[in-house]
Amino acid sequence: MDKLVLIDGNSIINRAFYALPPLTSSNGLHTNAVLGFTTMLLKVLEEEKPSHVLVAFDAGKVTFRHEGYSEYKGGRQKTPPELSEQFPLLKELLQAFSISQFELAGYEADDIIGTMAKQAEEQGKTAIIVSGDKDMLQLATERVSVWITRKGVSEVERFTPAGIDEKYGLTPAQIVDLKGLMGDASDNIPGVPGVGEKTALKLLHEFGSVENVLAHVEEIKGKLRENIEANKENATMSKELATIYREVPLTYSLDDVSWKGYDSSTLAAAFRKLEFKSLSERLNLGAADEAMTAETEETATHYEVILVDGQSGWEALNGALAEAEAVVVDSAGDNPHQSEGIGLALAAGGRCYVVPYASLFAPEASRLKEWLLDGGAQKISYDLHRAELVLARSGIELSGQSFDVQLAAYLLDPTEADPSLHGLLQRYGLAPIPTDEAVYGKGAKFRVPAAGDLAKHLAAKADAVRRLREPLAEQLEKLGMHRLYYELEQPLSVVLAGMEKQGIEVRAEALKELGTEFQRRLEETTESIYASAGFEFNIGSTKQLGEVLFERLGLPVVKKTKTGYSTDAEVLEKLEPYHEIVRLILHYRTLSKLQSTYIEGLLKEIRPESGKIHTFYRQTIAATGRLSSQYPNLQNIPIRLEEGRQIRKAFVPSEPGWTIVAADYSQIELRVLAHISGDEGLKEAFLKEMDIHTKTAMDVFGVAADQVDANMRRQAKAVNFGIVYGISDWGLSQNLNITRGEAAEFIEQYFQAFPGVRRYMVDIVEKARTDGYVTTLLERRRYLPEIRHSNFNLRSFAERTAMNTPIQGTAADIIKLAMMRMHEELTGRGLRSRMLLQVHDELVFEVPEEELELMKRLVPDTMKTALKLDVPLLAEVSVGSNWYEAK
DNA sequence: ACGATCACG
DNA sequence: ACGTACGTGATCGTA
Repeated sequence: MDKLVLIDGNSIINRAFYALPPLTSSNGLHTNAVLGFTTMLLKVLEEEKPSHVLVAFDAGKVTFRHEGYSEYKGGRQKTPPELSEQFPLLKELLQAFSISQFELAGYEADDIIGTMAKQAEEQGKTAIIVSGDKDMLQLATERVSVWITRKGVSEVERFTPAGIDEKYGLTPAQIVDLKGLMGDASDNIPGVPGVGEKTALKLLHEFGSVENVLAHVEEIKGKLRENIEANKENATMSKELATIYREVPLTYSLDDVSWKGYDSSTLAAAFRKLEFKSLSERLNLGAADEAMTAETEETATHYEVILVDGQSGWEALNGALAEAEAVVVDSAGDNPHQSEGIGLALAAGGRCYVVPYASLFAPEASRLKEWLLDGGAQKISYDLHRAELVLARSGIELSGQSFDVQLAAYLLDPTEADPSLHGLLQRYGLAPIPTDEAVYGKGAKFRVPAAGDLAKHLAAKADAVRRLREPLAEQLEKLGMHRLYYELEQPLSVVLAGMEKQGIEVRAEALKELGTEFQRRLEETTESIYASAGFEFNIGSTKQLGEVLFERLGLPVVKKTKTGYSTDAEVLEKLEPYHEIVRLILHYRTLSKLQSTYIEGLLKEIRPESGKIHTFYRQTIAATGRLSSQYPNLQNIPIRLEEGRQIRKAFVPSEPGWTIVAADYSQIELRVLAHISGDEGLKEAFLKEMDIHTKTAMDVFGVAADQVDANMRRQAKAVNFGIVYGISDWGLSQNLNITRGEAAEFIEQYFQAFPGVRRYMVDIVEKARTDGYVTTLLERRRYLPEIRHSNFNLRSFAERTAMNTPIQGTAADIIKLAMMRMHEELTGRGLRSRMLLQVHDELVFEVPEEELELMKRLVPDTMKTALKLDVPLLAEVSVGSNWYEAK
């Protein structure tokens, strides 16, 4: 759906000029109005994500309005030079935003906007008009809303026809009548003397229009009547002046104002010129700015593509290995444990050498393989982790991983929408390369192109990595993330690849047996459901299920989704008392989830040759710094319910006589919270190793330890969860099935008991608002642009994220440190034990008999001491012949 | 391709 | 008044 944003340029820049304190750049230019304008512009762009944007300006001095009324706008002071000098700056900046700007001799901005809005309306599009002038309200319709600035430009009031009715009791068309009666001092529209907004509204509520007021003037009493009678013509003329002309002969159309976003480097340059540092940071343009500076000095990128397909090619490549600047490996498919290699490219000394994957197995490739294996030869790439796995499956080892532009870019902004090389180049203002999709196609259309085209693309990618390395490395340095990258994330990626290559043995037989049982009960339950309903239907279809429950069986509708009835577990639990079928459906859901995701799903992932499952940990996905796991996800294997937990019995050691050792952090997030908030009560609770939920219950309910019953502890536990998630009374009330007021009461009690936590929550949100980002203990960073958003929902979400991310992210930092330490311990001590899995607060190992006693101490000790906090960390270890038993 | 649902921390 | 708990991935049905 197309959405236009139409901005009244003169109005907004004027507002901004008078609202903001004077501000000059180092060369003496005034910039406050441009800054205010830009703030407003970004607000509307971020909030509305328009497809079309236009800024309209008044043109010159004389408009058609002056023809009839020479005093029009006569009362206005001359534009001060401090403002006029900002118009060219603004226009230049709008160009940098790639936003269209129009003006037309003889017309004002609002006429252009009125005309455009009308066109938009006729074409079924929606529009938002932004102005400081309430006259604009006359343009509001169902499709056209109007934003009017309040308090300068920092806030806006959004008007729809309904909103105008609510506030003024008028239709949009009556706005001109309002102006006709009350006038507008700033435009020197006289109106009727003595009639302000209140009187004008009263008159219009009674008579409806200027004309009708004049026609019924004898019904009005006293001084007011005299004033109106004496100013009949003024009123009529004022109404005309206030009427926006909507038939401006525009020579451009809506298509001419379409907007596809701005180019980061262009905008970065414009901001730099204006010295808008905070805006640049807010949009995270710092890197683009730097990169661009570097790029212009370095001039354009030139390299020669060499497709290695013969003796001379290999010789050239071998000779260039010593000066390699980047190497990339492409493969087909998302799962690196299955995808086929496509080719390898090496950027070195102004050349890019491209080796089709099959050629890696030619005898001539031996020197290249030695180089790949050489830990002393630094590898700079994009997604080294994936490359290592792909190569490993072909028997080619990779060492010397030194810099990964994907991983670096993730640390610089973990929420970046497009982490592809193409996207990174764009973000850092470097010369673009084609997307993988453009070269390979996607989905069923995936094709490896002919050698020449493939070489070109791989070469471009290697060169792109070469160009990205320095700006990214510099930015890591600048943001204080040097150690996080080089000492933790980069080496961790190699450890992860090792764990994935190792894999974990999963007994297919055990899964199949369990699956047979699930299948039997699934069929049984299906029959019962059909019998209970009286007919058959697809239970897995939420659409059909909704119809059955809420239409045919007449159960009450608890909640709706945007596509129909909600039938999730929360809803079904509420419906259980009404009909026996509900319980059966819940049971069916549980079983079918287990069967399809965990029995059939996992069976498909067991490699027949080894009997193992090799997951793929993704290090650049989660915004908080956590890992994620794919193909399959081994971080969500059932545990909470006994029937699902059985699945874990299939996860076994891969060597006879070995044992599974699992260790998990106890309450790591609340311990992190105790540390970063510094709350004395919380710290003391952990120093004394109290049961934290019981302790919370004691403080929230104001009772002694022995008076805390199971229900109080359960509620306190939910409060603790809420605190970690970024508390809201609504969220807590949902979780505990209590009223919002009761939840608010719990939260208040909690904060009184743990005032340091309240201080943390307030401070971190404030800090996020000031800085635009939050950080973890290890300086991992997450930007929260929406924390300044005017939309309540988006802003609230950002605030909760500001509270949660330092907690969850620091916990992620800690277990990553522990993993590095464990890896060092295992290799350093020459142990045979292997680290296999990470599940956010848990590490799973397989351990030979003779190392069992050592590992039972070493793993929890290493985890506990991974990072020193003001409270102790606790890790609990357990042992078993499979993952189920190690609990 | 996307929403709904549900598995985990 | 606003209406969501934080972070993920896999599967299924439907558009």
